[in-house]
Amino acid sequence: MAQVEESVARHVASVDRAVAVLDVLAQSQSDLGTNEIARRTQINASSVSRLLATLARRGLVAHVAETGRYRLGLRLLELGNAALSRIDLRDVARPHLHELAELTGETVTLSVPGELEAVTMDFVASDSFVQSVARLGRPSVAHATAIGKVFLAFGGKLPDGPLVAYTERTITHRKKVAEEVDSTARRGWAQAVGEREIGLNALAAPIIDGQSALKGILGVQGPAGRFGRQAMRSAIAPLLSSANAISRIWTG
Amino acid sequence: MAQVEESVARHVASVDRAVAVLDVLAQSQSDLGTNEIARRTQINASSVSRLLATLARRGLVAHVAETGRYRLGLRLLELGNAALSRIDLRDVARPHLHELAELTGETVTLSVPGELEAVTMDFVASDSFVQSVARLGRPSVAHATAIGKVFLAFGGKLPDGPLVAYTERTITHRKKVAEEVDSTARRGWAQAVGEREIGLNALAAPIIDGQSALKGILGVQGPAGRFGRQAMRSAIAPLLSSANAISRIWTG
DNA sequence: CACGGTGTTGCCCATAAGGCAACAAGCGAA
DNA sequence: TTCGCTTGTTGCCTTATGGGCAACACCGTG
Repeated sequence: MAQVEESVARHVASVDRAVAVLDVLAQSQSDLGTNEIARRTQINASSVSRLLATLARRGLVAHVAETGRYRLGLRLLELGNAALSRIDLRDVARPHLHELAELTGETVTLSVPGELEAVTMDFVASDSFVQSVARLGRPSVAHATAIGKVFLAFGGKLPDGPLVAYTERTITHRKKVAEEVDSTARRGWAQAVGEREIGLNALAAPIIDGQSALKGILGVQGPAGRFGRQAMRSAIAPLLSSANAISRIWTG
Repeated sequence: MAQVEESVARHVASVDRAVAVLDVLAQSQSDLGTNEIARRTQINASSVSRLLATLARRGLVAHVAETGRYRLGLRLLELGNAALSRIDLRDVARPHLHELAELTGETVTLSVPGELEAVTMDFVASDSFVQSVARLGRPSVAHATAIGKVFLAFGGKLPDGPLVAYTERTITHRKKVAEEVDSTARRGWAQAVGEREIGLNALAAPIIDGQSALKGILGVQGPAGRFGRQAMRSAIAPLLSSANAISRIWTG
C-alpha cells in the first residue's frame, strides 16, 4: 500500500464524493439519475446534482438530455488512454515475473514484440547455480524459441531465406514452423525443447490487450536436466495465470 | 452545449481543482512533482499535495515512490473502459453523418462489422428527391459494396460458393475481389460503381480504434447521375475526415 | 556544510459546500 | 384533466471544510 495513502494526510472530502459518484456510474450497466446516484452514494441529492454539474462541465460525466440521466464521459477515456501510455510494462509485470520465477525455480523473461522479432526487456534470473542466462535487448529467433513462436502466432513474420538449424531439434521447414505456430495459437502458449540451444527448454505465453493485440510475451526457460517434460507441464498453468494477470492492465 | 453546463448551477471548486490536476498530468509526457503541478495549475502546493493524496487513495493518480512524483493512475483506465463500453457509436457518429450528408448532398450510412458481413445501423438520408435509400439492419454484400470491401479489408471473409453478379459490373472473380480489397486497404477507402445495383455508386471508409481494429464503416452513396466520378472524388476527403473524427473516440 | 528546492503538515480563518426546503417539471394512474 | 409521486434543481443558511501561510524535514548539488 502506498505510503502516501497510509499517512495522516488530510483528504479533500468533496473530491472523495465526486469519485464515489464516478464509481457508482462505472458499476452501473445503465445511465443513472441524480436521485439514484444519491441513494447509492448516501450523498444528498442536491450535493450530487452539484457534483454532477461540475464533473459534466469537465467532461468526466455526460448528461443525457433525452432521459435526464448521467453516464461516464468521454474525457475519462482520454485520461485512461493517457494513463495507459505512461505505463511501463516492466513495472507492472515485475511482481509477476518474481512470483513466476519463485514458483518455477527457473529464469523468467518479459519480451515485447518488435518489428521483426520479440526483444527481451526484463527478466528475473533463477536462483539456481545452473541457470539459463537471459540478456536484455536480445532478440528472439522466431522459429527456434518459445517467445518467437508466440510472436509468430500473433502476426509476426519469419525472415526471408533458409531458417537456421541451431540444433538437431530446430524446426527449419516453414510448413512445420507454421504448424507449430498454429498449435501455439490454438492452445495459447508455446514451447521450445532444445531447439535454440541443446539442453535449453522454454515456455512462453502472450500478454494481450482487450482486442487480442500482442503487448508482451512472458517466458520461462531452464536447462533440460531440471526443466524437463514434467517441470514444463507444471509450469504451464502458472505461466498462463501470470500472463493473464499482466494482461488485465488493458482489460480491466 | 449541454443545458446543465449553461445554467447558473453552483459548481464544486475542489472538484474543479482536482480535475485540473488530472488534466495537467494528462498533458505531461512525464511524471510530475507536487510543486510542478502547483505551478502549472496555479494552485498552492499544499492544496495540490492534499488533492493528490485524495486522488491517489482513489487510484486516479499514482505516487511513484522512487521519484516522489505523480502520474495518472490505473483506475482511470478502468473508468475510461467503463465509459467506452456505454458509448453508442450511433450517438457519437450522428453529428458527423449529418455533416457529411450536408457536404456531399448524398445519403450517408454507418455500419458495424458483424460476423459474416457489415450491417447498417444508422443513416442520414439525402435531401434530394432522388436518393439512394438505406435501411437499418440491412447487411452489406461484401464483394459488391463499398462498405463490404472495407469489411473484407479488415479481415472479413467472403462466403463460400460462387459470388453473385448483381449487375454487369459486379466483381465476381475472387482474385479480382482480392485485388479490390488490397486497393481498399492501401488507400484507406473503398468504392463501388454500379456493382450492387445499376446506377448506384458508393464510397466507404473504416472507423478504427487505436489498434487499427475495425469499429465501424462510414459510407456515402448516391445515384450515378448525381454521384458520378467527379462528385465521388470530391467526397473522398470529407469522408476520410469524418471517419477519422469518429475514430478519435478510441484514439483520443 | 550551506543553500535552494521539494513535499508535507499544523494551524487559522474565510468561504465554499452540504443539506434543508421550496419549487418546477414530468409521468402515470384514476 | 387532475392528482399524487418522484425527480432534479436551486435559494439560502450554517458550519465544517479546504485554501494557503509558515514551518519543518529531506534531498541534491556545489
